[in-house]
Order: sequence, then structure tokens, then C-alpha cells
Amino acid sequence: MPELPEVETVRRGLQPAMEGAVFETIVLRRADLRVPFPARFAERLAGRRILALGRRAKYLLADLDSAEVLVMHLGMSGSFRVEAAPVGAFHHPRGRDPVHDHVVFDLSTGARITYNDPRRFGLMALVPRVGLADHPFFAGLGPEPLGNTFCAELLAAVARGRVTSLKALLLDQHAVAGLGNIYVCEALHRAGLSPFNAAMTLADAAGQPAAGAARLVEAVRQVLEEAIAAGGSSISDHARPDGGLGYFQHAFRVYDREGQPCPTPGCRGVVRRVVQNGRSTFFCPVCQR
DNA sequence: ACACGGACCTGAAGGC
DNA sequence: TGCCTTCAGGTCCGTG
Repeated sequence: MPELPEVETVRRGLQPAMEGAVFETIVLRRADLRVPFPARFAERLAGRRILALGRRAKYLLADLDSAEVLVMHLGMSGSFRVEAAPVGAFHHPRGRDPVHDHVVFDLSTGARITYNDPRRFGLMALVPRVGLADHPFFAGLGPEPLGNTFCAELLAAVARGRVTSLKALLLDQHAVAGLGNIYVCEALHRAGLSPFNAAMTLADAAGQPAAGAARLVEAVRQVLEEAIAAGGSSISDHARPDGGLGYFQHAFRVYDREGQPCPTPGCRGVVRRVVQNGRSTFFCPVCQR
């Protein structure tokens, strides 16, 4: 599932169920995901109230009244579902394998929140609220692309002198936080920039942003905002805690569209797929230069 | 510091 | 029908 728009969609789905509620029962079905669960995880959560549910990059942050923050990451295949007061046996929406329900939170409101993650690339951690931004998860992260600090000047600054590709730069969470393979491909297409250009081409000799940098910043913002408005993208999986599907996948211009005509008006190109740094890049060789 | 490949893990889809 | 390979929305670690 999850790049920034999907994580934000999950956050908005969980927020009404979680904010203000108290953890009553925490069930772990295994000892680890990508990393072990924190020591005494259930004991540290039980009885704690959730003050707010936030997001930084692809991390969900549940602010607790214990001065700790429950940090959650969905990895590649993590998802949450929310059920109102559970009745009898678990209800599993279609496509969900209960074998991979690794964590179950029962809240004071009667809501049950279940974390499912077949590949187990997700994680949960408990981090002190004080100094959260200095924690290794967050210390090196670049700006939030939808925040007001993300701009052409900043992007040009991190791109300066870097010989790697534009594609790899945008996937680097230290440059800008929250993008993944889909939205990098989509943003580069919208900006009319080739994924193979050197990152340093975003800056001129003096380190000032080149024209492409401003277009790219705008393209990133636009594609993320549109995707959030669509509830994220659902590729062979659910995106939302209520079981509903995101529908931004229908608006992809290049991602997973190999062989199809480029949707840029007037462009006669055909979308291609190549492997770049071990991951698929989808692009139009005609209008992305 | 940076750039890159591989590792982590499961499931779906396609070819034979 | 099965078996095999490839691929998938992320990150971390080791190697030059």
C-alpha cells in the first residue's frame, strides 16, 4: 500500500477511532515485524490515552498520555482495519488473511483496530515524545512535501553535486520525505523530466534552482494532493481502515502503464518500463527530457 | 559522504 | 494441475 498519500489516508481513517480513546487490550500474535516489538509493549500501551494521531513522512505517530509516542510504519504490505464493537468471531473483509493479523488493539470505545501485514516490513516502536525529531527514524528525513518549507531552493540544495539520478534522489527520504516508487514516477512525468537526468541538473552552477526544480516541486505537491483527495491508490489491496478502496490508481499517467500511449496532450510517446536501482521506472521517453 | 546491490518476507501472476 | 520464476507501494546494511 503505502506511500505518503496512502499513509495519510490511513491516518484519516484511524483518527476518529483512536483520538481520545484509551488502549484497553493489546494482543500481539508474534514477537516481531521488521524489528521486534518494544519490550513490554502491551503493558506500556494499556491504559494510555491517545491524544492525537499524526504523520511524519510514511510514519504514523500516536501521541500518548504517557509521554511516549507509538510510532507505526506500514512497510510494503501493512494495513489497518477498524471495526466497531466486535461481535463474536473476527470478521475478515475479503482478501484478508487472518494469519497476518499481527496486532489487535481493543479501545475503551469498543472499537477494535487490527494491523495486518503479510510481508512484515512494517514496524511499531515506542519513542519518548521529547526528542522525537532526533530519533534515528526522523533525524535525517527531508522536508514534508506538502509543508511550507519544501521549495525549489531546498530541492536544488540537496541535489547539488549529486551524480545519482533524479529518480533515486526523489526516492531518497533524506531529500524529501514520503515519496515512493509510484509518486516519483508520476511526479517526474508531470514535471516533464527524465528519471535518468542527474540530480545535480536541478541546480545551476551557483546552486540556484534550475527551471525544472520549480516544476518538480509543483508536480510533487499536485500529485500528492490529488492522490490524498482520491483516498490514495489501491493496487491489489485495500488502502483504508474502513475497508474502502482508494481510486487514484485510475489516474496514474505512467505507473504500471507500460506500452500505453503517453497521456500528455499532443505527445505521441509510449510509456516504457525500465529497471533503475532495482526498481521499476515508468516514463515517457518523448516528453520527459 | 555517496551510490549501489542485496537482504528482509509473503503472495500473486505468468510461463511451461 | 503443479512448479518455477518474477515482481510488488519500503527501508536498512554492507560494500566500494
